[in-house]
Amino acid sequence: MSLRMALLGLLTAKGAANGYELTKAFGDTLSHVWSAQHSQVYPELARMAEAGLVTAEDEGPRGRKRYSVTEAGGEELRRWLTEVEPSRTVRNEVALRAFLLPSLGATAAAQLVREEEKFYRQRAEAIAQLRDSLQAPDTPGFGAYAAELGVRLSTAIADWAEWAAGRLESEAGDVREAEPDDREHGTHEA
Amino acid sequence: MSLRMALLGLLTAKGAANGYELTKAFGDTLSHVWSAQHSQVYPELARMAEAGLVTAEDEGPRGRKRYSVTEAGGEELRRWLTEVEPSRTVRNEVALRAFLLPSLGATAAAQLVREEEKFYRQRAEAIAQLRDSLQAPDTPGFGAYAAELGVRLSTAIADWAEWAAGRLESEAGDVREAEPDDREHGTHEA
DNA sequence: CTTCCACATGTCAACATCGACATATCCGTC
DNA sequence: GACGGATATGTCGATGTTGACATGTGGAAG
Repeated sequence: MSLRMALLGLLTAKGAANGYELTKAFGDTLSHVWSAQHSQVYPELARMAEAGLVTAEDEGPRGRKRYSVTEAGGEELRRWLTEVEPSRTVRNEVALRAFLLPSLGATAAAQLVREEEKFYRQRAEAIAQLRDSLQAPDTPGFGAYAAELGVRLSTAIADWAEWAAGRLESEAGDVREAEPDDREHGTHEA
Repeated sequence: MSLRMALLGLLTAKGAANGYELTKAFGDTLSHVWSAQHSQVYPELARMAEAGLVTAEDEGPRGRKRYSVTEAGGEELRRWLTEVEPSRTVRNEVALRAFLLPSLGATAAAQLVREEEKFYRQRAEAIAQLRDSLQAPDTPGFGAYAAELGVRLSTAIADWAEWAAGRLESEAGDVREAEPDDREHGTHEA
């Protein structure tokens, strides 16, 4: 249902759009919230039209179809938000990799989380910029709350990575001090 | 591949386990990292055994199978961590609902995020407790880094929800003060 | 000694998602 | 006017995930 709701939300925010524009939104503004390919978007829009949640208006010139939310679609969206219990199942590859870190030596693990830190520091900045650009008086708040959440989540991951890297690096150092033999040749240091 | 790697990690941490125990881990300790049902775990373990990443040791008494990681399995896990680019595709229902918030009136939206705040405040506390219990000197760090990340992420969501609720509540107040007529009975237009 | 629950493993149909394949048009550049 | 890139829509097979169905055992409580 989530993809369907994302599409209803996008169409509500934009007023009307075609599948191509909606797919681009999943690559741009919505990329830190939900992702979908065009191969998922087009069939879903067709199903939604059949269910009466959106209206399809063929117009071209390029065989283009313009979709708009119907009243039933708006109601469905509000019903989902207020009445359907959110799915809390977590499937987070960053967290999974965090769990698996001890499989690696401290040095290699530290290097990995340093890269994570860099990535999420950049992502936080990018979303912050998006959030600030959303202050423009167009769609009333659409995306602003999600962007704020995105900034906070990305920053939290970056901070965690910084903390973890520090811990792992000092662990690597301790090992080297405590056991000054030559068996650390296998994994190079950061 | 993520499920496979999660299983390899769990088996590395535990030394050896059967499918039932591994499934339970996805419901308990790993639930804030990755989730999976037994209907996914059993076939995957069979495929992993066939691929030589784990060894299956039938022993019963209840037709029970004990799995252990092979050397090839350990190598595969380290290879995945260090050489395979992490998938950064985000599919976050909390964030999606955040994006959709403006579809609702400020009052209803504020109520929703207050519930989110409560939920994630509790989750943060639960994971913090798990993290502290992991300080025991058993498995060397397995789970501790992931738990720390879980605490930070849950806290970040709760903080965001508190901030959003405050904003939405003041917005609801402003509307009532600024427009003392009765047209806020329905759902106002987006 | 029966009944119930936790243990334990599996299959299957339905749905979600991905990446590749397929097609065609509009438009600006060379 | 040929060519390429962005626009635009679709299908399809493979894989990931869920929830329901199916089956049987060991042990503890009554």
